[in-house]
Amino acid sequence: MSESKAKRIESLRSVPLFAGLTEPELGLLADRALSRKYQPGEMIFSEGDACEGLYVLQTGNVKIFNTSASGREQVLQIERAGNSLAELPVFDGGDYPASAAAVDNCTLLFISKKDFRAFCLERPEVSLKVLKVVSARLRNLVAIIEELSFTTVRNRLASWLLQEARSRGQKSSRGIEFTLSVSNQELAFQIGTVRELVSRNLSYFQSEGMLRVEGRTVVISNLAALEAEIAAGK
Amino acid sequence: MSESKAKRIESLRSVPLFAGLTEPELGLLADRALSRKYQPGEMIFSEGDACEGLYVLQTGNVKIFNTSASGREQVLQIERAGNSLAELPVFDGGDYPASAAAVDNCTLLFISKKDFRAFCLERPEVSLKVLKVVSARLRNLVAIIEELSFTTVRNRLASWLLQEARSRGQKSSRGIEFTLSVSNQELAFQIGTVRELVSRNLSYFQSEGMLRVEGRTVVISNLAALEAEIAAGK
DNA sequence: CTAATGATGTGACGTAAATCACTGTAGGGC
DNA sequence: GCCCTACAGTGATTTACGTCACATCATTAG
Repeated sequence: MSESKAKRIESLRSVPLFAGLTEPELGLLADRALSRKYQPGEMIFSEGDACEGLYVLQTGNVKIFNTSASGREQVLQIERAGNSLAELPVFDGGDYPASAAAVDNCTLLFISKKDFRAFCLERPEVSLKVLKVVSARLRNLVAIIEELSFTTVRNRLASWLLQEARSRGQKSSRGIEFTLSVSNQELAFQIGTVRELVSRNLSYFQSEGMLRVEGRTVVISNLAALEAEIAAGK
Repeated sequence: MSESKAKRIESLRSVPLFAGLTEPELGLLADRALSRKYQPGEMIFSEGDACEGLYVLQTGNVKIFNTSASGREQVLQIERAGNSLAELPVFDGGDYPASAAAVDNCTLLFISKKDFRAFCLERPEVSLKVLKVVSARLRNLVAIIEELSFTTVRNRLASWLLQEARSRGQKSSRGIEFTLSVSNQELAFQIGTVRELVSRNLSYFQSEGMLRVEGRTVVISNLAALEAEIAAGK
C-alpha cells in the first residue's frame, strides 16, 4: 500500500502552500509525509482532538464541520484535492476547533506538527503562504456568520444553487442544468438547516417558476429571479 | 497632537505581535507608524474597503462587526488595548471582510501594508506570531458559528452573563455582582439578536430566580442554575 | 419478484425569534 | 424646574424554523 516518493512529491508540488519549492525541498517534506486512504464518511479528526499535524488532500473531498448534541451539523468548508487541512492548530498548539470527515474515497498526506514547524522556520516564505491560506479560511467563516445572522434558509438555498450553477452548470435549451451532487440532508448541513426545509424550499422555487427539479437534476429556468432572490436577502 | 516616538515604541512593545523585538527594530517600526485618535462610535474602516494596512490599538476598545441591510449588527470581536486589528488582508491583498468602529475613545497606530510586509520578510518570526494571532481569531469565529447554529438566544445570553461574571464580577453577600458595561442594544449585537430579546430574557432569568437586575447592575444569585442553563444548550 | 433500506416530499404542529407599537424611566442641557 | 433624547420594558402579532409523522419512490439485496 506504500506509495512512491515521486508520487508524494508530485502531490506536494500541486498544493498552493508548497508551490515554488525546489525538488530537494519537496523531497525533504515527502520523506516525512505519510499517506493514508479514507473511506467515504470516515472521520479524519474530531473537534476537540489534540492536533497532531497538518494534512494535504491528494485525492477526494473532505468536509470540515461542527456537530450539535442533537445530531445537526454545520459545514464550515469543503476541501478539494490539492488543498491543505488544519494548518491552524499547528501554529497555536490548540485542539482542532472542528471535525473533518472524508466525503468520498480520499487519500491524505500527513505531516507532523514538528516537521512542518521546522520546515517553516527554514523556509520563511512558506509561513507567508500559510497566512494567505488561513486568510481565505477566515474570510469564508465571516461570510458564513453573515449568512447565518442575516439571511433566511430560502436565501441561503438560492445562493447555494446559484454557486452550483456557476461552477458546475451546463447551458441547455431550458436553462442551466446540473445534478445535485449531495443528498438534501448534506445540502441542509452545508447551509445550516434541516433536510425538510431544503425539500420544501426547492418546491417553492419550482412552484414560483424559478427552476425545475427532475430527480436529482435541477434546471434553472429563470436565473434572474434566482439572483433577485439573493439580492433581496439583504 | 503628534506623539513622541518613545511612546509609540512603548505601545508596540506591549503588543503580542511585536513582543521580543529589539529596541532598534521597534524604533524602525515606530518611525513608520502613524498615531490617530478616534471618537466613540467612529468608524475605523468598513466592510468592503480596500485594506491599507494594519492597526495597533494603543488605548480604548474597538469592535469588529458585520452589518445587515436592515440595520442589525453581528459583533465578531471586541479588541482591547494592546492588540492588533486587521492583520489579515495585509497578507492576501483582499478587502476588509468586516467593519471596525471605536467603542470608546481610542488611539490607534497605523502601519502601512507595504511597511509591515517588508518587516515580516526581515524578521520571519513575526510571521509566526501573526499566525498565532490569526489562529485565535479563527477559533473565535468557529465558536460564533457554533453558537449561532446550535443555541438559542436564551443560551447565548446566559453564556455572555457567565463570561462577564467571571471576568468582571465581584463576590458579594448576595452573589456575584457586575454592572452591564454596554446597552442592551450592544449586548444584543454581540450575541446576534435584537434588544427586545435581551430585555425579555433578562426578565425571564430574574423571574426564575437566577439573578436580579437593579438598574444596570446584575447580581447573579444562582450561579449553578446559570451554568446549567448553558449546559442544557446542547 | 419481493422485501428491505434509504432518501424524498409534504401536511400538521409547536416554538423561538423578530417586528411593531407603545409606555415608562433616567439623565442632560437649558 | 422643564423638555429632550436615549434607553429599557413589555404586550401583541407575525413569521421562519424545526420537529414529528407518514406516504411515496427508487435502489439494491436476496
